Amino acid sequence: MSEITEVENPYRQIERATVSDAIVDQLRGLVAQGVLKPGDRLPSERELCKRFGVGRTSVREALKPLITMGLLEGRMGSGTFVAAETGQFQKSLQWGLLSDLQSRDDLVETRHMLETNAAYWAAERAGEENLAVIRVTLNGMEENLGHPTIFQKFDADFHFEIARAAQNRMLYRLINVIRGQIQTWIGERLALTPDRSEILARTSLAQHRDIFAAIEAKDGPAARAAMDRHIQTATQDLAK
Amino acid sequence: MSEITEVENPYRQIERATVSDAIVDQLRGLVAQGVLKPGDRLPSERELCKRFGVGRTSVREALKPLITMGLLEGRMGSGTFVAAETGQFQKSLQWGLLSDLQSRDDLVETRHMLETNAAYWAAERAGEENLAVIRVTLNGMEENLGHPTIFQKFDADFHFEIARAAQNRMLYRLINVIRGQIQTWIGERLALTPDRSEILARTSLAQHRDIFAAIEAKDGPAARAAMDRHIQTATQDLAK
DNA sequence: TAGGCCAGCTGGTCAGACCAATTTTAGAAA
DNA sequence: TTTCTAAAATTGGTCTGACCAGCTGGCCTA
Repeated sequence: MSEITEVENPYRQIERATVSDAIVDQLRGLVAQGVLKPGDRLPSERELCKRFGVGRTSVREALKPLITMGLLEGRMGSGTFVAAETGQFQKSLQWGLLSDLQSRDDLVETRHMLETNAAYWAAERAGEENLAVIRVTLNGMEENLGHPTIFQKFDADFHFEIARAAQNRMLYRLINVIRGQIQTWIGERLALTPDRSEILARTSLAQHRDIFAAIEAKDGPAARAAMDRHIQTATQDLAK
Repeated sequence: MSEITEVENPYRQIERATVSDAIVDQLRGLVAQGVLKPGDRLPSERELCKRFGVGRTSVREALKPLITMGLLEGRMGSGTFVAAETGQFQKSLQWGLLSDLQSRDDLVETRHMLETNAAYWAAERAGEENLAVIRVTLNGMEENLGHPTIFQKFDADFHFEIARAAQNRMLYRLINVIRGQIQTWIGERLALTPDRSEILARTSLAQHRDIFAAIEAKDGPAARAAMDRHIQTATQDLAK
């Protein structure tokens, strides 16, 4: 039966049949290579038609998916632009992970996994510059214990910076998208119980300090444990 | 400064400015609700034009992103179909996670995180039917120690079934897409060192048995540890 | 009955026109 | 000269109608 191993499919995938897909690949490549940078304006559709030597339909059908995916951004009357880097993956990940989300538990659980691991790796790899930025977010939280909206902003930044310090782009993107979703819930929650917010903020700040201390000490397991406690607390507050 | 908290944006997001986006939402909803099931054929583009009361351009610009995203599948001359469920998220996740992947380490590391957690949760939640399916994949591996391609198939299924048993759809999808990528590397690897494959397979099988034993015993930490060892071994084999 | 051929579907592409938002420009007013 | 405004040019969004290229199914021959 070892013939089966020989059946290494000799049939190569049919190459790009459609014009628009070819354009998609080309544009995607230009953005990936950095020829087109975030904020850059693409040539107008009519111009692209001439350059690619195709009809406007094909150009537009290539741009459309890239826009939907969040890689580009179309502004009527003004042009098509390369989206900011953070937004480039956000949308496609939202599509894949959140579009038909049925269970909040899945999301909370996944978040727990992502953030505890991020804390662990951040402790292992954070450089001085990472620590400095995280410190800033801690100060920001401390100075805004009474201002839920601002506090929450620094809170979010704290977690983002830890994710960045973990030096894993994939992990960073995943945390980005999932936290974006959770953020909206937090917003609703805060609006409901504004009186308790300062108490929650104090607890939260203390836990953030624990996490940071562990990261600063380059103690991965401790950082993971501290983040674990924090997420559990936060989840419970959110659920109540 | 507490006014800032009052600045709860009173501006609602502008409703769908573009026609095609509205159609995208509608079609996405129909698929999500199950009105359109995988494999179903959509009405022809001309027909959709009449039903939505819009031009064909708009219909096509709505279908295009959904096709690129993997939710639909266009077959020239035959029609547009709803894609198989597993493929629906695969593509959009690939876009978001793998499209500009620069470092294999990121992927290997993320995989490690996902699979160890999947093993843990599988141990906590796997039902009898989950265990039965996993058992089948173990037998499949045992019977095909000398047939790398088939062995690898059962190997992959083993991990997929554990991911399924973890009962977290988000985790399942992530493992799906990342493993899909890694699978290609494994394929290249096997082609290079066919002689050692049976030795590797025996080691692999033993480790899989450990993992399964822990899951069967509903011992989460043990399952995580066993998966940890397995992934580390597999990663090293792959790296050499 | 078996095989092949053709008409009529389908999606893919093109061209040209018009709309609506935006930017640019040119002219009028200060 | 400067400033403000209104028209013109530019850009993405939509519509129409036409044609091409695959696919399907049924009819028709051998």
